Amino acid sequence: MTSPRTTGTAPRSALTRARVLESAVALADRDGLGALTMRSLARELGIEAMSLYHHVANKEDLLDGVVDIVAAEIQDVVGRLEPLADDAPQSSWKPAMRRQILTARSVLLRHPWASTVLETRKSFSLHVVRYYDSLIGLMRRGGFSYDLVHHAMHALGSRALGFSQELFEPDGATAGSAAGGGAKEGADDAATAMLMQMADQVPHMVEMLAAVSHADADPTLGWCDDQTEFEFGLGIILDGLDRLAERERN
Amino acid sequence: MTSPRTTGTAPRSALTRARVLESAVALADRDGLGALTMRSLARELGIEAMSLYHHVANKEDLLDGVVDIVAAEIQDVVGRLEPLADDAPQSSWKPAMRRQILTARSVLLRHPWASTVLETRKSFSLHVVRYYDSLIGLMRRGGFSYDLVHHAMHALGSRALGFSQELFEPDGATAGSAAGGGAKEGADDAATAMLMQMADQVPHMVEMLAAVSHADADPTLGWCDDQTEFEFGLGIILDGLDRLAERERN
DNA sequence: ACCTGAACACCGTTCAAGT
DNA sequence: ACCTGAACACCGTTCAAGT
Repeated sequence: MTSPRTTGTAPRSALTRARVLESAVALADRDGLGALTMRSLARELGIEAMSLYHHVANKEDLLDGVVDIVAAEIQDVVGRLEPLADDAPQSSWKPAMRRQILTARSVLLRHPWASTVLETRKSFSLHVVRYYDSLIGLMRRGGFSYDLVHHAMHALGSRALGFSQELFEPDGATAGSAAGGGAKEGADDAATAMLMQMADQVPHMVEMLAAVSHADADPTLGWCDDQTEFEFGLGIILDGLDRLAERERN
Repeated sequence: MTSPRTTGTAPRSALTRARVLESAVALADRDGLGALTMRSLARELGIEAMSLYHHVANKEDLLDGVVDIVAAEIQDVVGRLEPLADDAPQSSWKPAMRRQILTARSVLLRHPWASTVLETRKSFSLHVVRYYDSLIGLMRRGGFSYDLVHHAMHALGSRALGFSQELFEPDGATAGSAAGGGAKEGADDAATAMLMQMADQVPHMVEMLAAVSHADADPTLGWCDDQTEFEFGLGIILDGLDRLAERERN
């Protein structure tokens, strides 16, 4: 729409929707999702809060746009992966899919707030759908029926995008709450202590905790390696789907 | 702490933490999570908003208490299931776990807002942990090492409690937003139409949509049976875990 | 000990007014 | 067309005051 008008010098850094959204991503990256308000975003851009409404309809629209940017980043990185060879065997759907999902995950790890926003969207981003489409394509290459593909997408759920909700927050993803600040440190220790205190009520849990936090001196809740656990869960689902696809073929 | 004081008639319906929390659950059930504010809850109880702070520390504490109530309900229902017989074979861990998780799910379906609140807790409910403990116990009965149990809990993630985040909201879980009201109806149709419009960009997606929404006349996005999909995904994970446990035994 | 009312520091957003 | 300032209707929460 920007017709070649006779502008002298371009109005230095005119506010655009793209600039607003990029700034919002940067702000969330830096200060966390809680810090992303219309007012703070405006301050970041050196304008008044109300000016934002000329580029986004409202905050929901802002968040829609912000996930779209992250999804575009995912698509970009995934697009750089070398595609499956034309003569690749059907079985290669699995490593290809694993690689693609872990690549998407690597992007989301750079935007820790994004998964929360993704979960709460009710409209969907074009880039997200295109990413899904590529996953579907991979499974088709693997010989999946569309019915199985459909089930598979549901079974993967958020894992398709590279995240899974943790049972207990590892603490630290949420930065920025400058207010209290004292409630966080030692939260893990407190949690462990709490579990120990009610050892009789959750005996298996306590035993598991002791068994898994191997010989290390500190039996904290920090023994979970997120990446390892994610890949474990993903592996189980991909293996299960592979078996079902094989059954379909015969 | 309520010592047997010489009270004439008990101060009719004194406000207690329990009554506050129960009222909060009822309010969220009726009007949705967005409607649960300190002010609206107070109005519901016929008191002033500030009076709530004598029974809960703040809103976070209120939400902690509210999930605890739901978790207690889960534990209650699960506790009524008949336990595994002493001589049950190791393999029976799987149907037992499936039954327990689906039972938990049935409770969460009665409190559609609860999963959102559960996800955002950073402290954990005693009742949730006790529920997890029983799952761990079942897997131990199945011969799992604690290491495998630990991986399993991560692999299940929120599925252990009976929910999984949907890729696209089925619309309708979020009641109460009395404001606009016009954005919802036809959202599915709009979504489908949007997908159709960009059919060239997401060809597999569109084909899947056409293939899965069988001969039925309306190719809407409403073809997903949440319960079926949940059980499918759960089945894949349980099967995968079973196989790994078997491998451990040999 | 429990409850209250006014007030504070935030939100997202509407609206009439500026250029 | 784009940006602004004041204002509105909400939040959660603090505080001093009531009984």
